[in-house]
Amino acid sequence: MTIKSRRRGPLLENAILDAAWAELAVTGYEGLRMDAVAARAGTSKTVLYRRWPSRVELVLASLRKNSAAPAVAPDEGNLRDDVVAILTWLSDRYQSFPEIMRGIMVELPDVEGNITQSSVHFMTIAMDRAIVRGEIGPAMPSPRVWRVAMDLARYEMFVTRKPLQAEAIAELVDLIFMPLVSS
Amino acid sequence: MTIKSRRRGPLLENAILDAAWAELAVTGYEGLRMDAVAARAGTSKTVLYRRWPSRVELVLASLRKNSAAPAVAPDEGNLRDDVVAILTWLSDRYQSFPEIMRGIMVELPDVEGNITQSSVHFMTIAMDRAIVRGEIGPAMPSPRVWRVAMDLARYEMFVTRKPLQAEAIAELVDLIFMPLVSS
DNA sequence: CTCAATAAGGTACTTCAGTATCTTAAATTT
DNA sequence: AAATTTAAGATACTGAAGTACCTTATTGAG
Repeated sequence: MTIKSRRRGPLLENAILDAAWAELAVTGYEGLRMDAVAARAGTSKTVLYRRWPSRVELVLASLRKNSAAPAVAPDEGNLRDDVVAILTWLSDRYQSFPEIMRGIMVELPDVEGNITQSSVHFMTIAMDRAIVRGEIGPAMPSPRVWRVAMDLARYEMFVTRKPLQAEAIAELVDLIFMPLVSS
Repeated sequence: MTIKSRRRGPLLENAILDAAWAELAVTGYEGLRMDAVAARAGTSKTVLYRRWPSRVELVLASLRKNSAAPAVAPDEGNLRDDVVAILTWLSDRYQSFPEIMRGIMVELPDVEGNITQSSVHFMTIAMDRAIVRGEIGPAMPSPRVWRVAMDLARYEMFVTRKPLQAEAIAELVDLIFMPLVSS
């Protein structure tokens, strides 16, 4: 009783991405097996590798499909709380898929282009707003300065393999980020 | 003409660590094959795994044997230059074995215990000296603050997969570290 | 010196990412 | 509607980490 129908194109692609997502929920990133994804999607590994060159790329595609970044930057009315909100979002996102994010950071050549985009975008918006409000001086500080909280947050999550606690976020913002941008 | 002699204990162990070091020089971390190390050491994989539970542990042991941290903390006479020296050392060390350090960061559960020790040690010495000199206030700042330059340096090397340029080090120190500890 | 305990060396195995190759269904072209 | 092109699906393979298990050289205790 072989079913002879063959899905193609986006239909098949979506089925695979959903299968990967379901597998991720069960096994996490480390435990994800390409064979298992193929089996769940009712296809074979060959088909996966025709679309994505590696496991991490497939996982990333699945993540993109299933967990989009929020459309708008947080707007709490002041820079400090905007940055807390950005880091909290970052950490929550990481909380949901800590292994996935770690795997992507590790295996993808271009972390900057694949992982940091949204938070960089949100940070620049928050900084612009703060400048307009007059909260900080009129000149945009060096990227190293305005990225500092994000980068430290990501480093800490990477090393500890855990999401950030609220106190950690508060310390990053109040002991490091705010003093630097306010000076 | 089989040689029947069997090395044991430290003699064998050193031979393996040296073989691993030689392989690393040829292949880098990613390319290092356990079989190749075993072959070069004139033994077999089983013996390696009896001593080290994984490739990364063997590599780390080899790194420890072959590339010790400097015995004394840099002492440039002022905090700024001490921190530049520490970061420069960190980056040079990374320059020699970028892949190795990355592999260790990725695969070892305890980065803090295995990678950051020396630089943490040097940083606390530099901070203590600065306090004694009166360069900064008498209270030791939060670890998050005095670790900031090191952590950012390591994050940047991890993401870019390259050692830090001198300007990057200067920026980390002059735009971030010094303003925070001097305030 | 003999014998038991330890650990070295060898071989074969398992697992999984990624590749190669072939067959055939489905879409496309004429 | 037949021919051609595209890509899905199946199966088998390669390469490497790590494991299992067995044989035997070396150590060292009596």
